Amino acid sequence: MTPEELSAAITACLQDAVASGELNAPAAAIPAEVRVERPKNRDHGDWATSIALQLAKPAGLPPRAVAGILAGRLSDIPGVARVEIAGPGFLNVTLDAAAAGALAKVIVEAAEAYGRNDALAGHVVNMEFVSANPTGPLHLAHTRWAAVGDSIARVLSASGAAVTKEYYINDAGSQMNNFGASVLAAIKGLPTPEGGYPGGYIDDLAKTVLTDHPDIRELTDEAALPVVRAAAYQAQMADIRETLADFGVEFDVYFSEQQLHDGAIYTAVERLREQGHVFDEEGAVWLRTTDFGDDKDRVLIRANGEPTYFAADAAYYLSKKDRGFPEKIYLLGADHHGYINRLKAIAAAAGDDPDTNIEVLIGQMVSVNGARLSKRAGNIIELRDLLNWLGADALRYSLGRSPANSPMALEPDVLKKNTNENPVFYVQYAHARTAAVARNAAAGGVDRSAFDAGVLTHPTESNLLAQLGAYPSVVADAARFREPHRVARHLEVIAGTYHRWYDACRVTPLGDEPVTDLNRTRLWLNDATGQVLANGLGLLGVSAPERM
RNA sequence: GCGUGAGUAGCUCAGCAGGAUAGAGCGUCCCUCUCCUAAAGGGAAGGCCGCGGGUUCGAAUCCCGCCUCGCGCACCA
Repeated sequence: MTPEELSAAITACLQDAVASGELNAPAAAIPAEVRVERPKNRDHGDWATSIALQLAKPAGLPPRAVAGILAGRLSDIPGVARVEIAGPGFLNVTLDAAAAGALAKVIVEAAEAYGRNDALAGHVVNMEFVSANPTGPLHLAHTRWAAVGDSIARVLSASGAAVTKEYYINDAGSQMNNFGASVLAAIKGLPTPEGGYPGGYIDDLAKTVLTDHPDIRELTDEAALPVVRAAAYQAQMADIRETLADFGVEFDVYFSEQQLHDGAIYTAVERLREQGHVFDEEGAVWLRTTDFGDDKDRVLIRANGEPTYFAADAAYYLSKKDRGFPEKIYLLGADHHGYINRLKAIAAAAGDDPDTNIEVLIGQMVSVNGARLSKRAGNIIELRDLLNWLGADALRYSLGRSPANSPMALEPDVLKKNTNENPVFYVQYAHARTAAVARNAAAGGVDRSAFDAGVLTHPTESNLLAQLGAYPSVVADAARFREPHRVARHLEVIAGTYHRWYDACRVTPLGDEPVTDLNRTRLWLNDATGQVLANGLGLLGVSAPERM
């Protein structure tokens, strides 16, 4: 029995108690779903609910009396061995071993599908993240957004949403000219121009461009700049895409800002004007974002006729809307949190609901060994170097296991360790161990030809089954709250629970002992655990090794 | 000043749609392998959950105020 099934059964008991008139409470007080929790203390049963405490006041009864009304019905649920009323009115449910253990077979048979759910079925989402400027390589901050954004997309998909992963390329504006001019200067052996981009990668791009355009030096600067700019841009984007691919991140759409400048921006401004939120002042065209909670109104078209970056944002938002995405998620860095209100204002001005059609997630910065990284400090670390140094698994896992909106410290030395101290190792090791146990079982003549859930009676087996059973709801919560770190943390719990089970319960019998159905049934549990660990690691974009 | 994120064990951090005795890893101190991965596991010690109010059967969690730290407040991109 899964926690969801138990929850549904308890909900039915509650509805029955209300329908029978035994429990009188206003309909509004009756939850659509009664949540069950795994108690920390084993004396409190396998699953517990505080529903009686919540209903006591609306029902006008002492909590323990409400619990008493429900307890009898709960006892009749098939698979429930015992129901106890504890403390102020908790209902503690103990399952019989066969009902709890059946889950192992369910998981093995569901395989990759275990954990997938339909909590977000029908949601069509545009998930934008990374969107790093194409004027240089990806660095550590982008790395976090890449890891978190991709995992958010994966848990959303696992929960039934239709997700499109999108990268917005800021390839318009003066920065691209500065970028092109920097590469051109490098080609000519000149110093970095004023406002240009320094760095060794510029020299590398110069070499690449020179290889493809050997005659470039013979052109005038005016003629060469557009060629160099375009070629360097292509090379840089290729590098970004390749690096992301090596990081396990693939985008469905790379959206170029430049394409908005052919008219879409002006069309967007006119559409917003028709909605009544645009005005002209001091020669510029403004969006009245203050109507929607922004601090000040924002300029769309400057007095000199040039559109602002914000105007492109507006056109881009409308593009997402026109392309059929009711839900638009933006994952931005902490230095962009001031953009939340104006992005929401765009949504509202476009006639959308800023509470449901747009969602702006803010990710905090990453420090390395306690040091903050910044361009000014000159200690930027590139994603490519991080990959070479630590590997994609350690990077993705460590960046994915913390909530994106809390600052985190990366400790490279720890990530190279093969001990409990390194969480990615801990979880991957547990998976590898399930594989090793399965290999030994095969060699020892243990197979899955029998399954008798009733024999899984050891406390560590009950714990392991409970944690495996909680996995689908963890995935659903991770999707609902856009917090994939919940999956990582739960995998760590499963890994620990598995290691304890492994120490207490053998799958393959010792020496000359015969193979029994207990051994065979435990193999199902072992394989179920490996499956859940692999599924969870997959959501985080981390591999599940068979051996370590 | 305004906005925004953070403050939980010695360290790095979970927990925050309110629940029973506050969690993990590391570090410290004990303990467990002739047999599936000891790359693991068990136990001990270690907490005014930043401070002060409030809400209620119950607050680390929700509300208000304050303190400290990070980040941001362009007709830049």
